[in-house]
Amino acid sequence: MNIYNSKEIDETIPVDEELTDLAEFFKIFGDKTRLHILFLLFSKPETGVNELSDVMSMHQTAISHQLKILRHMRLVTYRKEGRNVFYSLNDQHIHDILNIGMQHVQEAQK
Amino acid sequence: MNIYNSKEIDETIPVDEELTDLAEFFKIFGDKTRLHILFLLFSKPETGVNELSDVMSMHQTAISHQLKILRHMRLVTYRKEGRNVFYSLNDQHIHDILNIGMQHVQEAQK
DNA sequence: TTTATATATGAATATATGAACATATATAAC
DNA sequence: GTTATATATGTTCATATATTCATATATAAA
Repeated sequence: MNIYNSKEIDETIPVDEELTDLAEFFKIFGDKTRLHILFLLFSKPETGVNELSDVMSMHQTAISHQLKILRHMRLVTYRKEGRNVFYSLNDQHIHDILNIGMQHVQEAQK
Repeated sequence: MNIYNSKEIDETIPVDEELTDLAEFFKIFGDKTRLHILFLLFSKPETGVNELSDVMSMHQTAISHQLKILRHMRLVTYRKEGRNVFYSLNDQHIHDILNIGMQHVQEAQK
C-alpha cells in the first residue's frame, strides 16, 4: 500500500507501451465534442446520428467522424436498423471516469 | 437512477462551459510524458526536475514545460529548496482516474 | 427506377500541441 | 565577483487533430 492507500497502482510505473495505450485512451475524453456525445448517449442510449447532430448543432459529418473514433476505441456500439444507426455506450469505465472528471471540475470552480 | 445505477451523472448533460473544462482536464492525461511524470510522482513524491528528466531520458526543458502545464491545472505542487524544486501530486482524483484508465487498458489487451 | 434520406468517408484546411534549441534566472560553490 | 548547477521560459518547427466540404453508399419512399 502506498500513501494513497491503493492496491492497484502502488509503486509500479507502467512500461512504455502501457503509457502509450493509456494516453490514447484518455485522449478520447480530451475533446468537447466527444464528451458531449458520450453524455448524450448516457442520458439516452440508442440515439441516432441525426439526433446527435441536431441536439449538438453540429454538422452530421463532424459527428460521424467522432463516432468513428469512439467506435474504434470501443467506447460505443451501434445497431443498424434500415438506414438508421443507433449508438450506445459500451464501457462501464466511462461512467466512472466522467464522474470523477466532473467532480474535479466542479471542485475547481469553488 | 439511470441504467448505469449512478446518482451523479443521471440524465444531466453538462453545459457548454462544463464540457470545455472537462475536456481541458482530461486532455492532461492524454499525453505519455505527463502520464509518466504523474506515475513517477506517485511512487516517489518530492521528486526533483533533474531526477525526472534522468529517469525519463528526456530533455530537462521538455519536463519543465510539462510540469508547468501540470502546475497550472493544479495536479502537482512544488516545494523549492535552494535551487532545487521538488514536485508532488496535488489531487486525490488523479489516483482514481489513473486506476480506472489502467484497468481499461489492461482489459483491452485480453 | 428515380428520388430522398441517413450515414460514412476522403481530402483540404485551420488550429493545437509537444519537443528541441537558445537563453534567462536564481542559487550555490569557488 | 566569477563560475557552475538547477530550473524555467520564449520561439520555432514538425506533427496531430478537428472541422468542413464534397462525395460515396445504402436503404426507403415515391
